[in-house]
Amino acid sequence: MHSLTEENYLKALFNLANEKGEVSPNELSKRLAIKMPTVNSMMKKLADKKLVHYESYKPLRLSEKGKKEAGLIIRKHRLTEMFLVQKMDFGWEQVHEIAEQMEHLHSPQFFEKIDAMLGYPTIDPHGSPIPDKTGKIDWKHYEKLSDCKVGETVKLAAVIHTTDEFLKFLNSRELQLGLKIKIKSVEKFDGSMVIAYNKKTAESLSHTVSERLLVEKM
Amino acid sequence: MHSLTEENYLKALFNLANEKGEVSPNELSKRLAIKMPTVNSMMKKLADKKLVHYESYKPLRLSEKGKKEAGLIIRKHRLTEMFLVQKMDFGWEQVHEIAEQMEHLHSPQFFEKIDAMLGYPTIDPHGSPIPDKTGKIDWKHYEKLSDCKVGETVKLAAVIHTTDEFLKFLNSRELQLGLKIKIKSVEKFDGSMVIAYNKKTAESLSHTVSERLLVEKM
DNA sequence: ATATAAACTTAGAGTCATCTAACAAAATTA
DNA sequence: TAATTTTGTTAGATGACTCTAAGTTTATAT
Repeated sequence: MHSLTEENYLKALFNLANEKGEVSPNELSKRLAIKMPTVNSMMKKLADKKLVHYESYKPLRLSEKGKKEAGLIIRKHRLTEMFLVQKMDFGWEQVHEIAEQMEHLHSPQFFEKIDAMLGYPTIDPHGSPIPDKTGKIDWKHYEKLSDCKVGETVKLAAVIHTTDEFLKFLNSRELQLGLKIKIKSVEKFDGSMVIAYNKKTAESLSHTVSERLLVEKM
Repeated sequence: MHSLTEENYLKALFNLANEKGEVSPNELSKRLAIKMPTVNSMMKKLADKKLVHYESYKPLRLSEKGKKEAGLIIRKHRLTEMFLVQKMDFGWEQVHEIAEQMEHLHSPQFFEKIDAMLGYPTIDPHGSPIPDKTGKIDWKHYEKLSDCKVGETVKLAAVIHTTDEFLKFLNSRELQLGLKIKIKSVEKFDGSMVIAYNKKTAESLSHTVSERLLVEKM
């Protein structure tokens, strides 16, 4: 069994790899707010445990075993988030903190029960895929809204880099998953977009926002 | 904020004090399965934090602050147990392990939500009182079934020293909280009892069992 | 291509929670 | 009450995880 600390390293490695491809010790250090030498020695420890492939001055890579462990932790995190939103009536901006703690619970029965109560969901409240029981993720390749063209109609499928502020901003604009969005225009200068949805006919979104919204073409 | 380790010491002190009155380092050591010198130094640390009154060769006592902290942890434990039984359909023998982990979650909102969903319960699934938001317990003084006399009719109110085996045994005899029990006879020799409840007219209980069942007179 | 900056590693130290070994006090028993 | 056992304390070591300081390698910029 892995310590809470090790679990956090694995999860951070997994998430960084999915966001950026390769993971450097430096990025991992920043993500975890832990100094580089500490990260370094932990990488050697995880390498001893065959969870990480480590070579000096090379990017870090999770082993298959490491990916599975990390995937299972993220599975617990995302199942928990879904449970909190669907069964306990929390807002999608409230659940991350709690799930961050609950993902470390060791109780297969608990998470199986949650999974069943939710009807075996495949995405969490932010649209992120929930890894299966083997830790594998089904990577639907959504597009960024910022990559879509004027005139297209798309469905909001997921939200990435979800901070509390960002989610509250989305709430304030009534931007929810499943929403049908039409792209009215794109400003060349700064990449901002004007879109229509619900009863709104001309809402403006900055590029910073539109590249964090993942959509499905309709 | 206290470490997980400190929380476990506080909880153990609180429970032992309620079970036996005074708490010796030796008992605490056994309860936590941690060697005496370790317990000893932790007591000094908790004393520095004003959570425990510590004097060499004297029994250990929680300070008011320590009692409150401990009560709040036990509150989280018991609320969680109730939630697992009532809202997630776990058996009363399954919930201890999970609650043991969830009691360390730091999320007031989470436990307030649970509390509300349960309708602000005052007892957990085993009949133990749930401390209030200030950590205080309302000590109803139930009687042990083993202290009752032949002919009395009582209501099963709580179960103490609840191990997995014991709870499964109670399940197998259909002994549930709220049950009306009539005492038919008591065997002087070993203190065993014959009782009637539900459709059973002559079930025998050993003293070991009857002193772990708390009842209310009717 | 060399100098500088950034990233990475190594070495050594500190804290927390644990242990064992040895000693001291209190309780028990003869 | 004296001897023995049990309980409690002190001292010192260990492992996990963190840090800072200093040195090394790779990347960047002149």
